[in-house]
Amino acid sequence: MTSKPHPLRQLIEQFIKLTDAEWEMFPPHLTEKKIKKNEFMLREGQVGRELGYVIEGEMRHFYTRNGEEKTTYFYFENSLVGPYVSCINGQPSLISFEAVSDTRLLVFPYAALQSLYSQSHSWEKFGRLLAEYIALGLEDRMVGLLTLSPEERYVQLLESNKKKIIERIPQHLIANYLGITPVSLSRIRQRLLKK
Amino acid sequence: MTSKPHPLRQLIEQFIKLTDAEWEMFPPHLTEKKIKKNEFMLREGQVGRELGYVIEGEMRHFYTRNGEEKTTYFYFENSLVGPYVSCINGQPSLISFEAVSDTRLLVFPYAALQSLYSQSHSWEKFGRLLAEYIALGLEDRMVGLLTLSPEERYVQLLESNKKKIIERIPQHLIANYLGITPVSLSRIRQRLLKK
DNA sequence: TTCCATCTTTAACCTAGATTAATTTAGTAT
DNA sequence: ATACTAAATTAATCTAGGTTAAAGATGGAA
Repeated sequence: MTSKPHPLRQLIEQFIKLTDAEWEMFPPHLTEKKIKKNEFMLREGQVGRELGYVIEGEMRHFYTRNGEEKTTYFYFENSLVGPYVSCINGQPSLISFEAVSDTRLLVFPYAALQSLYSQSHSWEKFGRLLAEYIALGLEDRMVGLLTLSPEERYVQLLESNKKKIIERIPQHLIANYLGITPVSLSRIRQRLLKK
Repeated sequence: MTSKPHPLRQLIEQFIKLTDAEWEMFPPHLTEKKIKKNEFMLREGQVGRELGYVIEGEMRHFYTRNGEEKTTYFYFENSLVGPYVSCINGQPSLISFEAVSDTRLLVFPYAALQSLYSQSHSWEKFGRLLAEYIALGLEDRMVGLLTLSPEERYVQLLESNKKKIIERIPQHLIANYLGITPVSLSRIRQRLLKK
């Protein structure tokens, strides 16, 4: 009777199968960390050194532009979160990572991941597939911004498999995510009700 | 006296150094292909099988949304072009790839690249770095769409290192790229002149 | 319960960009 | 040159979303 695999391992194995030996390279680098509501994993301007796996909670990341926050992503349990871009390019992050509610993470240094990449072709392949996955997601998001009106983006969000966002994120942050103001989103909802 | 390295090898080696043996795995898969102005490398709905390297010319890619084209990228000499997303996920491409003017390419099957990935850790690493590079570019573009007004996006384009787009791409396609109509771009230019 | 802060809605007004259509300019082919 | 097509500008009108401000709703904390 084998014990249940680590949930993070399960997540990684959605990309690539690992031998036990390969997996075992990873856990020594993991540390549990709690972030309270409205606290930050990383603030804009800091260089990203570590990434995290969400055990439970909600997080978001946002840009600041002349004082205004622009949320571009939400994270829920069982997903990877963190200043991926800053880790890759070594530049100060343009993005802040904040807990929307109390959140528990497993964090690991990006350097540890890089070391796995170089030690093992399998891990390197995981790195490629992860980057490709992220690119597909970004592409999708970009196309939405370019080809849909705010109202259409909201409708698409309602109809998508991203129900968690609708259910668990406050409306003004959803508005932010859609690239509009809370006032505007409220009006859009009003308009849609009348149909 | 060594001969000058292949320009495509130079491009790849901006990501990762290859031994001669590793590089030599690649050229057998390369074929030169000419695409005339307004002809397609791939049309929406087809599954992507091959990628290309632009020797000379200009290309663009665009989405179609209720009959309207939305250009999201331009390609010039010495860059990689093609239905990367479709190659990765095996789904019919949502994107069409068209030559803006007569273009010469070196094309190669995506399967050949995948085979290199699995044969060599170095090539796999190249795959990761390429995907990461693409993700960084998409992130950048997405942030621009989310945080800047059309006018600000145009100004940013003027001031960016993407001069080639301004110099070599017709204005109505630039408008498309900025997510606005040609009429609107013309007005924006007018407005900017008066400052 | 009451109080306070946050979130959401509503209303009035403003503006950048969309739309439609007409005009001018530039490019290309014959 | 001429004629034809595509590209760019200009003008008039319309509208979705922004802005500002005020009023309701919601939810905790004491």
